[in-house]
Amino acid sequence: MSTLPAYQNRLLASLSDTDRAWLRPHLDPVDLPLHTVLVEPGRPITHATFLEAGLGSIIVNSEEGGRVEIGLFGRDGFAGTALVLGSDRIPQQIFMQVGGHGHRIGADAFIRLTEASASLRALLLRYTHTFLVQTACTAHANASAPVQERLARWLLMYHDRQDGDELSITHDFLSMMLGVRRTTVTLTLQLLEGARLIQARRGRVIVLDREGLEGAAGDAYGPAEAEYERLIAPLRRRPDRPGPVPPRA
Amino acid sequence: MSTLPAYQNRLLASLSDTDRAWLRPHLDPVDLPLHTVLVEPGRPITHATFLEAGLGSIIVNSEEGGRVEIGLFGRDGFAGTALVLGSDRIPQQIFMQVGGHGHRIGADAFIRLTEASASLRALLLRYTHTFLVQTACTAHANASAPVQERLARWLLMYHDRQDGDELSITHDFLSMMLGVRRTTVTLTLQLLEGARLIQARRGRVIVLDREGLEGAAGDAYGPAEAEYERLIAPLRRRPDRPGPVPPRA
DNA sequence: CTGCCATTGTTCGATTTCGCACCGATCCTG
DNA sequence: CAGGATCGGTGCGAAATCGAACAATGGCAG
Repeated sequence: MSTLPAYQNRLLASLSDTDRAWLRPHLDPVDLPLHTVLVEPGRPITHATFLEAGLGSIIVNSEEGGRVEIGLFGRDGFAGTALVLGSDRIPQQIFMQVGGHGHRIGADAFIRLTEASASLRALLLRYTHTFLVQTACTAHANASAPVQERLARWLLMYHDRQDGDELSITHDFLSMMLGVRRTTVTLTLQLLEGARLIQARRGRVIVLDREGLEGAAGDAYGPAEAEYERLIAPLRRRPDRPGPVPPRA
Repeated sequence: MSTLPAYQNRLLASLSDTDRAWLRPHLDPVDLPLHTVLVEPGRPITHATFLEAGLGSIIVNSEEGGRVEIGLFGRDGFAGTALVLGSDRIPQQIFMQVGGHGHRIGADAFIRLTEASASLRALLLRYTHTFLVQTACTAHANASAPVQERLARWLLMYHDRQDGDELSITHDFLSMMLGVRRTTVTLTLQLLEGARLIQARRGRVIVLDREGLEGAAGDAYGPAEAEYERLIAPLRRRPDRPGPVPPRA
C-alpha cells in the first residue's frame, strides 16, 4: 500500500484511479462533530460531503416541530446528491446524527467535475438511485410496517454503516427519527431485547443477533441494500475478519 | 401553431427545439389503458414512457400482499427515471392507475440520447430530483400525518395532474394506495365531504374546495410541488381560463 | 462526594386505526 | 331487464399508538 490511506468512503474508494486523482486536490478533510448541519433546508448547498466515519440523516422539519427522518447515510454515500441532479437546494435538512469526519468539496467545483467526468457522474448517479430506493423503502415502512419492524430496520441501517455492534443512540432520538413517541420506543426496544436480538444500555444499543433483526425488520429492509451492493460495492465490512468483540459462540 | 400538436407532457414541452427534434423520431405513441404495467419490479426496464394523459403509480408490492404507493406522476413526468440514474431496473412496480396515453422510447436508445445531450439529461435529472422530493414527502406523510391529511394530499396530487375537478377512484383503490383499510377511507372521505372540500360519488371524487384541501393536507403537500415549479415548469394548468364547471360563487 | 440533569421505565386513559362481518346501492353486461 | 359483480356504508370488539404525568436510574460536573 502507498502512504496515502485508502478512502473509507465507498464511493471515493470505487472511483477509477483517474477520477480519484482528479478529485483528490479538491477534497478538504473536514471534522464533523455530532449535530453538524451539512445542508440547510431551502438554502443553497455549499459543499458535497463524503463521509469517512459517522452518520448523516436527511430529515424533514415539519412546522409543528415534528422531525422525521427520511434517509440516512454513512461512509457508503455523501451529502449533496441534489447537486448532481441539477438542484442547488433541497427542502430537507441533513445533519450529523453520529459524529465523524469526511472530505468535502465546494459545490461549484463539484458540479464542474461531475459535468466533466462521465464515469464520476455515473457512479454518483447510481448512488443517488440507491438512495431513492432507500427513501422509497422508508415510505413503504412508514405506511405499513408496525413500529417494531421500523425500529429493527433502522437499527440495521445504522449497523450497516458502523464498525462494531454498539450503536450510540437514545430512545428520545429514535422516537424523533421514527416519528413515534419515546415510550413506544422504550417498549419496542424491550421487546427486541426480550427476543435476544439486541441489548439496551443507557445511550446505546448492542446488536446481538443481526440475522434475527433482519427477520424482525420485515421486507422494507433489504431492497435498498441489495441495490447498493448490485450497483456500487459491498455495503458492510466483510465479516471475514471478526470485529474487536467476537460473539461468544 | 404548426400542425404538430404541442406535447401535453411537461417535460417534452420544456425541451429545447433541438432536443425535441432529436428525440421525436424515437418516440412511439402508445396507448396506456388502466392497469397497464410500465415497469415490472426487478426486471429490466424496457422503455421510458412519457405520459400525455392518465396517471402512473410507483408502488411497492410487499410479500404479504400489501401494496403501497410511494409516488405518482402524470403528464408532469415519465416512467424510467432509473435509466437516467444508471440502473436498468427498480424494485418497485409502475402501473397505470388512470388510463391514458403517451410516448415511449426504447431503453437503449433512451440511454444513448441522455448520455449524448447534456441539456436533455439535465432536464430529466431535475425531474428525478423533484420525484425524489415527492417520495421524501410521502415518507414524511406516512410517518406522521393522520389518514385525513394523507388522503387530502393524495387527492391534491391527483388533481394537479388531471383536467377538471372529477377524479375517478374507488375507496378500495385509495385504501391500497394509502395502506389503510377501506372503511377508514370511507369514513375519512365523509369527513372531508362534511367539510365541503369534496363531493363523493360512486367511483369518483369531485374537488369542491382546492384551497381547503390544501389546508387539510398539512405540510407534506407543497414542497415537492414547489420544487417542480421551481425547476421544471408550472405543474397545474393555469387557472386563468376556468374549467368546464366554474364554481358557483 | 454530591447534586444536577439527561435518560430510561412505568402507568393511565383517550384516540386512531384495524379486522372482520354484513348489507344495501349502483353499475355493467348480456 | 335481470343477474352478477363492484362499490359504498355501518357496526362491532381488538389492537396499536398516543399524550401526559411521574418515578427511578445513571453519569457527569463541580
